[in-house]
Amino acid sequence: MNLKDIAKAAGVSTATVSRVLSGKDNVRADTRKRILEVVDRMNYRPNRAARSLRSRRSSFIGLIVADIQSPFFASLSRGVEDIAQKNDYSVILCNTDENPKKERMYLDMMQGENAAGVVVAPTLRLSKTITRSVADSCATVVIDRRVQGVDVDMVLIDNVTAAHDLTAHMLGHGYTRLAGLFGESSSTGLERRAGFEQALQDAGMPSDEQLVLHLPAREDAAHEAVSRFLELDNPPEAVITSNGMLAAGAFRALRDREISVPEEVAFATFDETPWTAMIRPSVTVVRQPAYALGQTAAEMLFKRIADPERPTRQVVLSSELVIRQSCGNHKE
Amino acid sequence: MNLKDIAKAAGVSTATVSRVLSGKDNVRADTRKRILEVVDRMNYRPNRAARSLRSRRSSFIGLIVADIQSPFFASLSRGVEDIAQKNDYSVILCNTDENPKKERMYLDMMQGENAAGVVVAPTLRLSKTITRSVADSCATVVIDRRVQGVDVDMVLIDNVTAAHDLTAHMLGHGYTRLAGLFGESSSTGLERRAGFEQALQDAGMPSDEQLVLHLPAREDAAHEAVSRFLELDNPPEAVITSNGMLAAGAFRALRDREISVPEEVAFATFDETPWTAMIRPSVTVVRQPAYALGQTAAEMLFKRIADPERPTRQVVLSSELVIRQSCGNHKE
DNA sequence: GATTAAAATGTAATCGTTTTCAAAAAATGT
DNA sequence: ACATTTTTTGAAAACGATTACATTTTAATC
Repeated sequence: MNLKDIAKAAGVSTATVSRVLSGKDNVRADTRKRILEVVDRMNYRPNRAARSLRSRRSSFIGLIVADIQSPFFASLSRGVEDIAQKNDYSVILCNTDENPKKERMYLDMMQGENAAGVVVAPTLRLSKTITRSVADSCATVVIDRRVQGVDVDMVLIDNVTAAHDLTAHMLGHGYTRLAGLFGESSSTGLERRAGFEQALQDAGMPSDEQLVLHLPAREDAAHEAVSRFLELDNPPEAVITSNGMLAAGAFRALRDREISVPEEVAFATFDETPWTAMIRPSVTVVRQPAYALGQTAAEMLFKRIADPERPTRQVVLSSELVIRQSCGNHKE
Repeated sequence: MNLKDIAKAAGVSTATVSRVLSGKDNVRADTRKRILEVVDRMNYRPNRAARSLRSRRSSFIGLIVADIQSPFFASLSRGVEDIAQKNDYSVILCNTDENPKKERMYLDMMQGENAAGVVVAPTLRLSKTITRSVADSCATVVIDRRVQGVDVDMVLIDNVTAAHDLTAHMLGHGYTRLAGLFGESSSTGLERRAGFEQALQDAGMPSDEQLVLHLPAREDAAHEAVSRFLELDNPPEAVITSNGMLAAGAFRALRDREISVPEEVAFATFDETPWTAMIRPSVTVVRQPAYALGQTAAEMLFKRIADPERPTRQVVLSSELVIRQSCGNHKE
């Protein structure tokens, strides 16, 4: 069943039916009603492929993230999906596993398959060239992670400040020897590190190169790193991690050695995950507005789709420092 | 740039280029090579909309789950996505929030937009009629949850047995008064309840109606229910929950009242989540093969797409009882 | 009521592929 | 070398919507 059938049944031309169905132009109220009745009665659904072929715009957007299994990206993706659904778009989910090749492949695919737009949390290695090329051929919003030197819509949190505040809070508790574990494949890792260093510097505290590491976002990497820290002659008094994966590994390492937190080693991390509030001691975190990040990105994307010429903008959402037990403040 | 351009550049007809690009028919090796060179040189990518319009098959599949934020569905979806990617398909992610209306809307959409297939974890309310109609018009695999009386591919775990074994394990520790919290909107909740009851019956144990509830899969629902249990004159000696959401609420309720687990009340649940192994006491769980479930479903889907006539089958994957501290066994 | 402007509708071309059918070329058999 | 089969290619018709343009209908104005 197609447009023609509907047109025939309603006694009008395909053009009119099309106009009604895509909510365009002016159609007389009674013909519109008549057509809608027929459409409803025959339970007709337009063929998206045909529609997208002729109109040169599709009704899906791509969402490219490292791994949907990370709670952060899961919430973010819900934000994107909910807004997309409101706008009658579908979202295609792509997991890159931080692998630039996969990322590039997916980006190519979105371009090739005429996605209406892409929301992407890029790896560090994503070059401006490819970003430019993608952004030129389909609406693009960069989310969570920054991409340098390209004029493109972005929605981010202020990682430097958040890391600075978290670190300063730690220092406020009197810890002086801080270890920091940061992601290696994202701009967020870099920025959080910068905030960390900045806070130490502000406090006139030296940073020990040995205790500051950039790691792949995997539990085992953090577990191993913290285990090694604990074997040092002068182990750190506090550990900060830059994302939920590293946090899990780090926390396990502390527990495996039966280190009491925060008494022997204090702990805090970026990312609220299901266990940070559940565990004892509860873990101080920088809670990121993951869902809102996704919503905002999707909203911006649809604005850009509607008007490709609008000036690009960068939106920075604020994150929240949630102080719990693991950094020494027992108020909860 | 389109097929015609490529054809012209290669000095052949569009038909031949099409044949090469869709890997069909016989094309002489040297013309194929020549065409591929041109395609590569001009960096051409076929238009999927046109392709899908003409050939009446698309290159995406739908994945319909309750909520991607649940770790179970997140893993499952990774399984689906990884297999889809291997087969050059994209996956469209749909969250129903257990809302039958949304579910139906998405199912309709997949049908209407000519998805090549759908993997769906249906709500209880999903009728056979709609399932039948969807399965007739696009390849369908039902996952995790059963849908009654319809001849369709399914991949499941044996919920009855798993719940039976978990419950029996509890009983083996000497607890006699067991509470059970089950999901209300899925067949899994029903089946797990059945296994629970069965185990009690096998042990000649009465089941207290008051302690067996079907709840929406939300933390607060379980929190409230367990809080009420604890106010009873004869509170349960053990609590079992049917999914990760309920588990979180139940566990919090126990902790809020400073109930010691497992001494005062033992605890166990379906679903391995990030905190079950992290927390102390660690939580005994039925670990479901979520990723494998997704993989298997996707593989079955592609087989069905390839051959719509093949007999339907039901695959049951086994789950694993992971015994930890929360049910009284301190071996870990 | 005639004239004109505006709104509603229709006709037919078009989007970029795949696919059918027929023709040409190559391979095979005698 | 010719007839026959098989393989490779091309021309042109789909697929099902949108849309530019032409036409008809309605409304507005005098």
